[in-house]
Amino acid sequence: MARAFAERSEVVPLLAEVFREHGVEGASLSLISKATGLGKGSLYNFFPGGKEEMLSAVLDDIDRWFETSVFSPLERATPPKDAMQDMLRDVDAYFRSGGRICLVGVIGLGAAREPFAKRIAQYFERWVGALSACLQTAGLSPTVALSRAEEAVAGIQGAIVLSKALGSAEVFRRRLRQIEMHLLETIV
Amino acid sequence: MARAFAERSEVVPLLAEVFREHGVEGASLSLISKATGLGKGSLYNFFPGGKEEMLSAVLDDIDRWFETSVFSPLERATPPKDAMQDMLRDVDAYFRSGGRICLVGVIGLGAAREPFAKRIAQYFERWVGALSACLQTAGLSPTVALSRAEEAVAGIQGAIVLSKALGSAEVFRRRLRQIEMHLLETIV
DNA sequence: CCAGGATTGTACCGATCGGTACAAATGCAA
DNA sequence: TTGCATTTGTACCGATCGGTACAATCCTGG
Repeated sequence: MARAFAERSEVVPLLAEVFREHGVEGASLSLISKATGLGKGSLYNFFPGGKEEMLSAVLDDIDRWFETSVFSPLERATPPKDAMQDMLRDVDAYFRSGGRICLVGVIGLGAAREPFAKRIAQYFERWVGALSACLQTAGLSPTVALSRAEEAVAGIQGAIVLSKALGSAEVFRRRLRQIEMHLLETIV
Repeated sequence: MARAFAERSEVVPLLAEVFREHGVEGASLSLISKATGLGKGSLYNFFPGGKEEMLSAVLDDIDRWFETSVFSPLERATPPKDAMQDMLRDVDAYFRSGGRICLVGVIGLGAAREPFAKRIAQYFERWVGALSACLQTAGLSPTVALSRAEEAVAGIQGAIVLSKALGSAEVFRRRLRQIEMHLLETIV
């Protein structure tokens, strides 16, 4: 069996960046080809399903990262305060203080949502659920915990929109600090 | 002079809906033509600058609506509590409880941002500024007022993202109620 | 070293993109 | 009614879209 010059898995992050920078519709195959250094032949060899399969692979990759780096630690909640602070630190790094957009969020806003609607919903449900579980571990009631978790996740998404629109990383960090305060103010 | 069958101004809201539903890149001229009932000839007669001028006209329309219905009443602030509650009611109606996206926000997230970056920034600066002024009228310090205003506007944008992704208008309304509480809790 | 399958670049496909040209249709002033 | 500028539908433009075909190339098992 022949060996691939580039593993499929090491192409996916490059794809993700193209989708982020040019949008799902705007990421043409020629752009993708240029960004990855792979010809159409290779791309369709790795992803026979074309652009949709590429995007699907990117979403898989994102899911995996959030699962291990964000959701799972939140549920472990050891201790809740540290888990939530770690989450916000990782989120700040991941979204480059607002310089990087949330691909899942923008796909959810767009018209190309339908094939991925279920997974997009699950991503946010998972995030809200994990954070809510962490808050419950910290002693909050299920109702209050859910509300706080929703508030925080929506706040992060809004911080991305606002900081991107204003071109200000400072806005993003300021919002994240606020969210941290709100999350921590009633626990421990 | 000949009269137009449709005034340019009455086409703009239809354009806005096409851009919202299909995205800026996805709104092809054929879709626009179908949605407005106007042929290419008429469209380029109304908007000689093509798609970019259409989008610019849509942004003008949005600006005008927010200026008169949201920003200006907030600055009037009579009284602050009512002004903010009115804003949230109008915002809920305008965004159809999350069923409608914020075109300015999504353009700001996308790659087609550049020609409109300045106006997008101004839109959010104006919103945050007006709300901040209202909060100051209510007695908050400039620093706190600005922080609260940013929090609320980001919260609204995040509520759109989250509710759209989850397909839940209830999430949007719940978030809006929370934002209302936060805005009002320390005044009067 | 060689056979044979995996991988690759490239040419090409029909469709559609945004935009232009222009002649027919239209509506108003005189 | 007639003259004329405006408005409109339609045909067409080159470019690019996502995707396919396929021959050349590469790599590895034997």
